[in-house]
Amino acid sequence: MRLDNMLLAEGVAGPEKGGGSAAAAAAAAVAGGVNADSSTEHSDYRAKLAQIRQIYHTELEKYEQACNEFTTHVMNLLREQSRTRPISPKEIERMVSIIHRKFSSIQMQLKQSTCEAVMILRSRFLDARRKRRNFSKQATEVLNEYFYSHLSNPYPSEEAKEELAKKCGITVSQVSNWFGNKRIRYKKNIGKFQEEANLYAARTAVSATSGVHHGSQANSPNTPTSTGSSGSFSMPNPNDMFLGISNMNGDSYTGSSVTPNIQSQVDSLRHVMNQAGGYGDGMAANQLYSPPAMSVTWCGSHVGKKETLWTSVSPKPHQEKTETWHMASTPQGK
DNA sequence: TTCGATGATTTCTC
DNA sequence: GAGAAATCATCGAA
Repeated sequence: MRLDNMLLAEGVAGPEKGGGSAAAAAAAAVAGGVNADSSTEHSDYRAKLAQIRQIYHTELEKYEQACNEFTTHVMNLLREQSRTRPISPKEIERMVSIIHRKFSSIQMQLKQSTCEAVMILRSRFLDARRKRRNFSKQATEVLNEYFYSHLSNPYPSEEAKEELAKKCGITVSQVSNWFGNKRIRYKKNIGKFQEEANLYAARTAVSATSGVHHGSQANSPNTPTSTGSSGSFSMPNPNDMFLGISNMNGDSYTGSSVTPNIQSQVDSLRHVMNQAGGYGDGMAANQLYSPPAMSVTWCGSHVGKKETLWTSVSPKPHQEKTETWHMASTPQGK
């Protein structure tokens, strides 16, 4: 019964022969995709499903025919036997029911293998992992730009995710996936990402020092704690930039007063300066910018160590970014 | 064909 | 429910 229901739901069994369009529509709904090539894939899926359906019906007909033929044959035999010995109608009925039972069990096997075939087909065509497509270069640029400009807290808010999704032409969950993967992979192999980080850091630093609202700002949605409508790299006040740079010396920085915008700039500039070989004679590269409130150790110093970046203090990191999110050099917790 | 990169899923923790 | 970590499965360059 369950097999019947399943085959019916998949569009294999039922009155609509050679169709399976309902199943394909369901498949489309399951996939939830908006890809341009999804229709091609679904037509492929439909074709395969129709093939399975056709085979199923052909086999079913064959079994029914064989069942009828065999029943007739047995009945004839019994009739012949009735000449030599008395055969009650009950006995004939019993024989027929035995034959039908046998054939129905064969049919059951057919249904089962058809279900399996449909399942395999579904997983082959509908498993998102199998349909993976790399994001466009531009989308990756946008995401990377956001990531590296928010390196101290790469946790975009829902709004930021939506904005990024819109810009990249992907879904919010894809943005979440991307950031999840990026955080893990960055943390695992900072050295490998160094060059990429430098690239984006330099780019954002240049756009920040130019002091105008363009370029990366346009591509960087606000951080959750950003104030105002400006982007991550906007500088409403040129003094902000000065604040950011002067704080690099570690003189007058107060963690609580830094805004996310400045934080982004600091991230970028710190990176560039680090790359340039340090910021003072007595300072190691990784000590470039380590105000107490930030407890930052820069990427290079993490290479090869089991340390946790973006140590979580609060369950909702982006909500209290300036207070609770550090690139801390605490031992790996998990 | 191989292999690193990468998007998606699963499992677990908080 | 969000995120970390592990893993899977595919892509794409060499």
